[in-house]
Amino acid sequence: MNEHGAVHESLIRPNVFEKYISAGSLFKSDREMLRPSYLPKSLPHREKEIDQMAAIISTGLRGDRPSNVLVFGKTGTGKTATVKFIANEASRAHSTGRHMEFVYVNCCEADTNYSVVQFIVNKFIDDPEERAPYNGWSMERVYSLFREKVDALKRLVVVVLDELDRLVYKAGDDLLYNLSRINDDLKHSKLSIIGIANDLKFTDFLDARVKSRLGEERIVFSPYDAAELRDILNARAELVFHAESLVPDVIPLCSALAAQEHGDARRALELLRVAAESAEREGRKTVLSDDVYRAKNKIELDTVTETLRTLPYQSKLLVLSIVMYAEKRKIMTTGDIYATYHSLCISIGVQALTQRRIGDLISELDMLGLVRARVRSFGRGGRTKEIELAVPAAETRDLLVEDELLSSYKNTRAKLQTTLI
DNA sequence: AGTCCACAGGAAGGGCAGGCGA
DNA sequence: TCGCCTGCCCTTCCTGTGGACT
Repeated sequence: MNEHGAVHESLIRPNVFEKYISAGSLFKSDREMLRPSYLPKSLPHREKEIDQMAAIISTGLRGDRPSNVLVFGKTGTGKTATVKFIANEASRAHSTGRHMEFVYVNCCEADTNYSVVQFIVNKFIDDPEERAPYNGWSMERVYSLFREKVDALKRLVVVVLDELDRLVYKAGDDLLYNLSRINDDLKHSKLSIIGIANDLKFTDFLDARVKSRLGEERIVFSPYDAAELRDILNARAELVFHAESLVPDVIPLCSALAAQEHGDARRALELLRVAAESAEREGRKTVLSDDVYRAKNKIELDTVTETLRTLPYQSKLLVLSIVMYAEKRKIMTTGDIYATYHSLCISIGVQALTQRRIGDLISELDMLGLVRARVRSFGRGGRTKEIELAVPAAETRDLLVEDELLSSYKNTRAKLQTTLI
């Protein structure tokens, strides 16, 4: 289209973004401040933990190696934010002339021993040609480069391993063993580890030597209560919203809903952000309590959608079987589900897995929160798992039927309805 | 106390894919 | 490129289990 054409069209048809731009915004500054990635200037109700960690890390500013630290706490209790806050503070504390290098690794993104070491070592290498590749090198070669580069820094290096429990469950404790004894090979640098974990019990999976070296200091973050969450939200809302943008109920409601889960500040901030974005889309300049309830439903549905989307094919079929059975009876057993699953597989021409394997998949669905399963004995009726769908049946079925892998199910559904028990 | 049911779940091993190193 | 190694997914086989029933 030529320039005149564009001008002409703009006169007769309003731009699709017009109503959103002209409505103004209930945000007074960047909404990114409501995301978990934003690090605030202060962390309310974490003064004690900050102080504990500062006391440990301050050893490094005096030129000694600080003890390794294990940080425990559930999601959204401020563990990562506190460690990053300490790292920032340490980089500002130049008075002693000592410098520390903090390297942060999320073990969900780098989830093998090799990828963690490769990620850390590449942080210290500017030349892309010199960097360790994603694969192809032996562990020994990448460790050797790691030792060389860390030693060349001639300073204290603090490696922060976030979601460490996941790495240990997936790849064992080899990485921790090697990192914890690396100081024996360093002449000019020192290395300390801060491990962040959700699960207190993951240290049971560690070798005794690793356990004692790594857990020299432990800090446990307790969940926030509703009043503490309210303070956190108030502090953040002051930065982000105009004074009149939130009705008085909104922050207490977000805090109460997040406190009901497990005192998750991340969830509280997400509720507030999604509620505000929903109000904004409707062209309102005030966020109401209803927006928070809608945000809660949306977040829950998004979580289920994402979990279902990433399931393997056979697990999707299994969830579909559970949904189908749940339409008839709310509580079911492994045997009930297996019969339904088996019929479904025959109908759509898929090789069915064995009942043994399906038992394991049901346990996995339980861990993902899609079903609730508990072992029960019915005397002569036998011992089995009693299973209940933990997500809305209709929405889950719709999400699964939209899946292209399960599209053939659409054609056979009517037939199945008549063949199932 | 012994029997029975319907599984749970551990152990061992097969098949396959992908990474590693010569 | 090719053989070896490792991890993952799955099956087969097996023993164990809790509680109603006899």
